[in-house]
Amino acid sequence: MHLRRLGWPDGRKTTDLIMLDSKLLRSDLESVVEKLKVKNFVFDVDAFRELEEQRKVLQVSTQELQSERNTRSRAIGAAKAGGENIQPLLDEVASLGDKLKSAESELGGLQMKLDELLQGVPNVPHDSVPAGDSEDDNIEVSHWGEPPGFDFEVRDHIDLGEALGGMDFERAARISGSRFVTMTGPLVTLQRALIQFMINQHVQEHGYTEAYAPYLVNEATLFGTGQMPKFKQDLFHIESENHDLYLIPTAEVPVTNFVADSILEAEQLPLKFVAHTPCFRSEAGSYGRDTRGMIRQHQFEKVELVHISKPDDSMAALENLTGHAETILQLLGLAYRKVILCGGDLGFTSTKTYDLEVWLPGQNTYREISSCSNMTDFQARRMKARWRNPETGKPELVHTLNGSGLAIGRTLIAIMENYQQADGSIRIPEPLQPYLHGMTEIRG
RNA sequence: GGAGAGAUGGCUGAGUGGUCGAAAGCGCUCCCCUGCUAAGGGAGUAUACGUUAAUAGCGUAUCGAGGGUUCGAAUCCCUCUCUCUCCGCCA
Repeated sequence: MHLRRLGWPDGRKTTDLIMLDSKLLRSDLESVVEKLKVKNFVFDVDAFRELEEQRKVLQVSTQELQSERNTRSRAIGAAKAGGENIQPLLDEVASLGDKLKSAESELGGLQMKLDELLQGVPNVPHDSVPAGDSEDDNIEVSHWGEPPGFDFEVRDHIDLGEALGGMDFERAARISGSRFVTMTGPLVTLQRALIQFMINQHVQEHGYTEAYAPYLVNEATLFGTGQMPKFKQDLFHIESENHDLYLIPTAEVPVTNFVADSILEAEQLPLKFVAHTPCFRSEAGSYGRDTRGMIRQHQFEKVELVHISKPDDSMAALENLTGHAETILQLLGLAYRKVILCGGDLGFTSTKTYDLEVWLPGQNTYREISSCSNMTDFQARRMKARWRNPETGKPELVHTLNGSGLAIGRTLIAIMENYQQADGSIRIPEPLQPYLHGMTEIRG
C-alpha cells in the first residue's frame, strides 16, 4: 500500500508522510537505530542513506525546474498582456515540460520507496523498556491481590458456562464458525453489567468522556493508528461493490482517529475518551492457540481508554491510564500482576506498554486482560494530529495513548473462574450487583 | 434507489485560464489613539517540505482527493470521496 495512491477517501491531504520523524532520523540516525535494536528491529541504514541522498539531489533539481517553469510562465503572461509576440518565449520552454515530468516521476518513485521503507519502521522504544526477545522476558512491575484458594476441584469457564447453561460454543460454530460464542441468560446480563460498571467508573471517577464510534473504518483510519499496511491480515475486511471497509480490531482505531487531521488548542488537552465497542480480529497466525473457550475470539467486547496528550505529559499519562484499568480489577477483587513489556514483545506502534494480567484459576496462570501503551507521536504523525504549542506558537504532534479498561470477555471469564463455588454457581462481586438488579450469584 | 446543488485559509465568503497562497468581512495577536465604557487607526495572522546556524531569507507544493489539457489551472476536462436539498425506502 502506498498513501499517495490511496486517494485518501476521507479527503485527507496526501503530502509526504513519514513515519518516524525524518529529521530525527537524519540527524540522529545512530541512536534511533540503537533503540530499534531493543525491539529486535534491524534498520536498513545503507538503503536509507542512499535513498535519502538521491532524494535530496533529485528534489532540489526538480524544484529548480518547477521554479524555472513558474518564472517563464509568468513572463509569458506578462508579455501577452503587453501585446507582445509570445511565440519565441513558447519555443524556449518547449523542452522544459518533458524534463520536469520525468524529474517529477523519478522523484515520486523515490519518495514511494522511501515511504515504504519508513512505513515499516516501528516506533522507538522508551529508555525504560527492558531488553528481551519474547513475552518470557517481560518483567513484573507489581502485583495486586492473591489468587483465591479453593477446597474443591476448580473448573474453567467453559465447564462452568455449560453447567450453568447459556454459554454455547457449538451453537456459535454452527452459526458462524470457530472462535465465536453464544450466550443466553444471566451471563449475558453479567457481561452487560461489566460494560456499564466500567464505563461509569471511568466517566464518573476517572474523568473520561464517553465516546461512540463506527465499528467499520476505512483504510486511512487504520493507517493512522498503525494497523495498516503491516497488519492487514489481522483484520476482517468488508468489501462489496460500494464499500471497502474493515471491522475494528479495537476502539483505539476509530477513537484515536477522532483527532486525525486536526490542530488542537493547548487548553483542550488532555482529551480522555472511554468507549465500549465490539472488537473483531481474524486471529490469523494463532491457529493453535487458545482454541478452547472465550479467551481468544473473533468477536469480543471491550471498554477502551484513549488519551490525547501533550508530549511532555504522555509518560505520566501512561501511568495514569494504567492505574484506571487497575482500579477496575481492584474493585472487582481480581488478582492481577502488572508487567512491562520487553522490547521484543512491544507492539509496532508502542514506545512503552504495560500489560495487566488477571489470575485465571481455570488455567492456573495469569492472562492478559489489559494492555496500556504510549504511542508518543507515532500515530499522531500518521494521522496528522497536532496541537498548537503556546511556547512556540507552532503546531506540533500530540501524543496518543490507549489501554483496555478492560477486555470484557476476559473479565467475564475471570469473574466466573475466580468467583466460582463448589456447586458451580458464581458469586457476583459487590460493585456489580447494582447493575444486576441486586443479584448476588448466578446459578444454573 | 431517483433528481439536483455544492466542497476555497480559524470562520463567513469572493474569485471561470496568467503576477492568486488566494479579495473582503469576522475572529485572533501586537502597536497607536482614547481619562471609564464604546469607538477609531496601523501592522501581522495557513500547512508541509527543501535550502540554512536560523521559528531570518529564498525556493517548491497545497483552494475535498486522484488523474488529464495547457507555456501557465482554485478556475477547463475525467474519475472518486464527502456534504446539503427534494422524492422514495427504511432501523
